[in-house]
Amino acid sequence: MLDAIARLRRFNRVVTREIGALDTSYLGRGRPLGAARVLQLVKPEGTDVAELRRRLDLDTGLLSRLLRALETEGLVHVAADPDDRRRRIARLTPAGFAEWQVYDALGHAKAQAVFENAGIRRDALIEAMDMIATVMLKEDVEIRDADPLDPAARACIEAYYKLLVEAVPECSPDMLILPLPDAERYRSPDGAFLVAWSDDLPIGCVSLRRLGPKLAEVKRLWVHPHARGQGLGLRLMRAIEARARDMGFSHAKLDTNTNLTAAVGLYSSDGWSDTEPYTSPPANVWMTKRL
Amino acid sequence: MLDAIARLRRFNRVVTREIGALDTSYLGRGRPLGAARVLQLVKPEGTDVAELRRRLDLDTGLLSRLLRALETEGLVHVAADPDDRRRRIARLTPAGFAEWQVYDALGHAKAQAVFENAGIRRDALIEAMDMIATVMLKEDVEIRDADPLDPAARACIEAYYKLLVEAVPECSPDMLILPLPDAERYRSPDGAFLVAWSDDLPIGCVSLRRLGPKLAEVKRLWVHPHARGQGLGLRLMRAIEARARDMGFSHAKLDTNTNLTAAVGLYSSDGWSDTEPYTSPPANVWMTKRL
DNA sequence: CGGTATCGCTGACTTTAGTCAGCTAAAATG
DNA sequence: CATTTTAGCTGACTAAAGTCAGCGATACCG
Repeated sequence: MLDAIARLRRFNRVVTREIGALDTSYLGRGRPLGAARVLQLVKPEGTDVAELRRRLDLDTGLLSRLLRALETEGLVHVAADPDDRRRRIARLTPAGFAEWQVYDALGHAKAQAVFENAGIRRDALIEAMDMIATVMLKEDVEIRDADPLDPAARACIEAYYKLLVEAVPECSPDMLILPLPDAERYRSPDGAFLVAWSDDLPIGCVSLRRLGPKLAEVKRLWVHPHARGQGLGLRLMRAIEARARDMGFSHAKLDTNTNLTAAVGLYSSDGWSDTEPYTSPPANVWMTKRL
Repeated sequence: MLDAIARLRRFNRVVTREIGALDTSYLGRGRPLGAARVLQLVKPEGTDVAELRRRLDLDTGLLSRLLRALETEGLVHVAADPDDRRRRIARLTPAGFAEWQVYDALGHAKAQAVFENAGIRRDALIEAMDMIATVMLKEDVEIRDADPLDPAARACIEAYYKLLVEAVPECSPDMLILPLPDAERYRSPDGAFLVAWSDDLPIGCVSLRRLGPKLAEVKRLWVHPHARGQGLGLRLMRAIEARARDMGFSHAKLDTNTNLTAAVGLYSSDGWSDTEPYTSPPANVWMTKRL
């Protein structure tokens, strides 16, 4: 009916209004929106001012003033970063933390109301929101190290195996049980585990482990469905290869399966070439690359 | 990984920022955002001031001033509604229409940029946006009369037949051809066609036609997948039954199919009872109700 | 017809947001 | 060590948004 552009605009209109309502609901605490937003973004363990500025996209003067206002309210305390005394870190006071919790509860209630509106389509709604946020944050994806037993890493691995079981008929659903006895192999100094973050949501991973003195193996490349087709797989591969190089490896191997066409395509277009089998089914493609 | 609430907040954060950027892009036309938003919402054929206020959620004083500013710029002309001279209607002047088109083009370009970010997932993105907007607008769904040949009505009917073909094995895809020779039967005084609107998007329909002097038939109840499970089907049925009553019908009939479980459930829980067959397959359930 | 409600306008005002130049202190650079 | 860069603060300002009481015109209702 409506064309794509009209539908996007409808979305914008509605969400602006809805979020406006959410924003103004933060009023009623006797504090302007700007200050409330800052307060909410200060983490209990402290957040540096530059990050607040970046995330809220505020002028230095404006943020400074907002912080001063919160400080005179006794809600935050701003002090120099001991590592670099030009930088300053904002921390919540106990009173600030209490107020932060109030905002948190308000936001929680608002969110709950949205979900109630969604009724039985709640999960679909959340998926849709994830997708939109992921697309809009496309430029801001960050790849960071993670411990292989970290919850985010576990979530990625779980999603990876789920995908594998779905896409590769030879994989049995038993693989979905995840005690991960080999986590140690993906930790420094013999391995690495990288997670791609879109804001606070993990949307991809890749890992590395030692096969020999100079030989590494890349494993578990996974990209969240919402983030596919946007080059994230390549970015992850580049990152893990660079890491392997830095760790002193000269070559890397990987195994995969022909059913994972996107992955196979990615590898072969990025300098990986076929090599002799070194693992057993369900793997049926083996590749190697000089780093 | 993240819980539902955290994911909704991520969505809010991202969309606020993104939409903020979209808003400020409307600057650079030498006009504050408020005025620009008003200008964009004035339809070429005229929009009454109350509706502008409602849609932008503005104070009467504020909107009045914005309109006056636009008026002194020569972009709009506000005049009394001839039907109720307390109300006022804002209309675009030719210059205003030109400016409106500029904003339209700006928004168009912005939207295009968002779609480009989505890459191959463009359609999924639009669907997701529709869904979110529909859920958020749940309370504001309006049911209005439509002509059965109106594009919105056609789109609903088309979606309805598509659903039918998917859900009912006995339906052949031939049904998707839609010359609708019987449009006349769904027009006053012998019938009616109602469409449910979520903002500008049609998300449901139901229609009525005459079977006898006192007997009507309800046909083509359809609810957009994004709006299901939220009572819209019931609202549509209530509306069409009320309409039938107003038109002087005393009873109504309908036919449906057991595969459409939600529909059958809705009817039987809302006072419809089984009756003898009066149409042929693929219908296999027939119901009636005293109005 | 008179009383009352509704609609939108105006004036006077406050609050919030945003901008910018100039400043200080600390770190980085060479 | 002098110079440059970076981080953030402050003061002075403007623009925009929002609030509220009161007004005039019109419609509605008995």
